[in-house]
Amino acid sequence: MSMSDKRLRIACAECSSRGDSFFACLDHSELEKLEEGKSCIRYKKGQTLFYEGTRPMGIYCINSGKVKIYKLSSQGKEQIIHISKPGDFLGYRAILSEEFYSASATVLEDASICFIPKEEFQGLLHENSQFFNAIIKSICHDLGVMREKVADLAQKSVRERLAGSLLMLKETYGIDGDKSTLIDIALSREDLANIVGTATETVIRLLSEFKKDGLIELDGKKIRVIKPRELAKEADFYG
Amino acid sequence: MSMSDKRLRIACAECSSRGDSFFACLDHSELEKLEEGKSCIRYKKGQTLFYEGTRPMGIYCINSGKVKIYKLSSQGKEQIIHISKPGDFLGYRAILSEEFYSASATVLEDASICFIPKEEFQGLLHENSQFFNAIIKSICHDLGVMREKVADLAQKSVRERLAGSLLMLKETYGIDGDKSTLIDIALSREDLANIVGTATETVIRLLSEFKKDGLIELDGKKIRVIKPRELAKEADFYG
DNA sequence: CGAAACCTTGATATACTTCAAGTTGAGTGG
DNA sequence: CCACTCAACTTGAAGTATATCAAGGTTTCG
Repeated sequence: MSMSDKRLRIACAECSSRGDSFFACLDHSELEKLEEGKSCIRYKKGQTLFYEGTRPMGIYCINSGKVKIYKLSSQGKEQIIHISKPGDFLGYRAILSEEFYSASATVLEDASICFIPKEEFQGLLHENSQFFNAIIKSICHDLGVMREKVADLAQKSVRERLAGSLLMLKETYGIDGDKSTLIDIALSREDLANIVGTATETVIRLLSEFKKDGLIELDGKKIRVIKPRELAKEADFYG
Repeated sequence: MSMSDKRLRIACAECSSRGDSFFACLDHSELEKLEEGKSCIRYKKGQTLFYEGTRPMGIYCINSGKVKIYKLSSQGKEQIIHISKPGDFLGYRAILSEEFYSASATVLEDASICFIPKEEFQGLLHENSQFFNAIIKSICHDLGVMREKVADLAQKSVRERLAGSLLMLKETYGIDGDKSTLIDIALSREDLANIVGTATETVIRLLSEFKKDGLIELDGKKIRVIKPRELAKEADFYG
């Protein structure tokens, strides 16, 4: 597939994900101006948007698909920090702190993603304080979320963390069905282990325990949550 | 000791910690205006500035002393997120994200700390963009630091994390001496365990191993780093 | 000086990792 | 469409880092 095949024309003004994004507060002229420097590309599963330690050149805005943000250890083991979905922005942290990327980003599910050059992004920050404030607020919120994650990793068992991660995934990617909620995201057991911070085998064993106890159902790779309340108990401390 | 005994008059303009702080970029009139709403109090070791889950009323600026920022698990176990020193600001994350405090803050070493009401802080943010940018940059940097911490907790052994924490403490609180660097901060073994994310006994055992291997010296509670390079090897992966 | 908090060491328990081997599933080309 | 292949998944067995429990020693401080 040639480069031109992957190129897309996605106008922010018509983007179905814009309402959920930082761009929700942009006016018509701001949206039009964005189109100039913007480029949109279709990515296949497994493709990497950027690597930890490299210089950020702009921000990425997810139109469709899902992207994992992760750090690699010196052993090559992956720790997934976050999973981004349509409407999410990537890469602004590094631009605002004037640092290199602190994590890598790889596509989990085929995606359409727009790239906005650094200069345009910074211009918008200056011109639209509502946009700026939304970004700031989100970063400060994320910092709180990361503190929570640090405490969980230090204090909770793998079992508790897996239960917690399943509930988190259910909140974000859940599709309610009859008597159960499907976690609709293409995660391998290894990915799930890299979210929880454990070994793949451990995830598999614990999932089958949760299944045995009737908390979840396993539908191939996909997971259905049957008893979220019970799962929440598992996620807490020896509750 | 009555309240009035603890009250202090510390002018930001004369504060020895200002040069290292976000207030370094404030001009004379901005500093004068700050004095109005400001209040400065002397805190003893063990006193708590604010609790996780409560509403932030303003920001704290450390003139002298040290403060631990931590989260408590449902079991009451503490995870120390950060240790703040003179010149550091506390509490602005929660104000910017319009959330409750995500962690608690307790004094580790007797401290003089100024409180600046939320409104004055927000006023400054609007008036002085250099100040605002410094805050934003710091928060974005911290987010990167927390990601690193998450990856370390998920991927490194306790031994590696302890070595890493000792080096981090050495960087921030180290006083170079002849052939060794003293980590000059009043940390109990339990505090150190709560930084590393492990049990107190494990810290003690690992410290005595590091001592046996000549990497550190134990001077009562105080720790001296003798071989930082070797310690850095321990901090990395099975290196 | 005495009590309390902190530190240290030892013994035991276990959650989790790692290694190994077998099974299933998805994608590809003949 | 089937067979081949590689990756992903699963289960088992064994090893280990670390937590937990217990008890004695030491420092700190009112």
